[in-house]
Amino acid sequence: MTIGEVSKKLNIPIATLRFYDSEGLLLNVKRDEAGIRHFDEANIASLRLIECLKQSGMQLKEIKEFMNWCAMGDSTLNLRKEMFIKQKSNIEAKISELKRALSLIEYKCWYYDEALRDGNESRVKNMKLDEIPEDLRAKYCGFNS
Amino acid sequence: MTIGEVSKKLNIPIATLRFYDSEGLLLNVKRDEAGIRHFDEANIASLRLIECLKQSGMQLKEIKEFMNWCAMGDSTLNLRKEMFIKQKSNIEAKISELKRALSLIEYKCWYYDEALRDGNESRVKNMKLDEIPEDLRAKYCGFNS
DNA sequence: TTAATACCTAAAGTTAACTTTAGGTCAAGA
DNA sequence: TCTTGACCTAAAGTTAACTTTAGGTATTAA
Repeated sequence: MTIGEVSKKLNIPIATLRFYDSEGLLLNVKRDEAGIRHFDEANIASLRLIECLKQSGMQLKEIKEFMNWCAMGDSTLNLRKEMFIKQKSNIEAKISELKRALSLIEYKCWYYDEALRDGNESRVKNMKLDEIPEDLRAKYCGFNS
Repeated sequence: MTIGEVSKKLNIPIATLRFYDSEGLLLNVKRDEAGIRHFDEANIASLRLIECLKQSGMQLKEIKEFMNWCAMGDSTLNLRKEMFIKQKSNIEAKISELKRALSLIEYKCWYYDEALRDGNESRVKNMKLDEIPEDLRAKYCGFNS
């Protein structure tokens, strides 16, 4: 596949694909006599993995390091395993942070529902903690509005 | 509270607090005759909210816009509500992306467990889809290693 | 009295991950 | 033949969210 085809298939800008290649994230991208890149299935699989790891919050330099470890063979199996174990707990931590944030935002949604029902903020703004519905109380962060 | 006290209490660098103030994220931070900032409880609550919104992926300029809406009173209630509704679905989307990534990473952890047990990658690398344990199969992305 | 501390500003520097620009090759269609 | 479109490189530019630096004031401890 040419770079344009890969770009369309994976929905990644051409310039980004070239950038990843130049940064060493893609190993073994073949070139023809004219210097034009030809991506194979392994390259596509790498790109899918890169997208996923980036998604999960890994930096490109770590992903590159991982790709190099892959190229080095069995001697780096442990390093790779440790990387994924660490990344697993990174993601788990992120998910729980997001859940905490979500909970605050759900409180805010309720707050503005009430305010709009009243036509103004004053009642809900001055509400005491024990007037807030029980399931939202924990989500309150001290900031009114 | 002085800037140093707030920095310690919330674990935010002093320079970052000044930066937020200068960017207009903190409304009504009082100054004494010497020009020194004095943060009150409302400022602290703003900072907690800012941390949480940032966490959830909002940009500082959006947070600033929200703070300005708050200062404008009841006429902006709807804008604020819409912002939170949108942000709620942003977070939900992020959480499911992360769960998808987590699932791939769990497959990788299993993959390297197997490889390390064998001492090399070859068996697990050449495994066919139906040889992968059922609960991990969906997590496979096509990239070996 | 001097030296350390905590505060201040304005402005320049940093980092990651792209994105854009400028200039060039090469093959195919009108 | 000419121009359009897909590819190439090297290098400069962009954006967000800080962080660092340089230079200055004001209070307090020795």
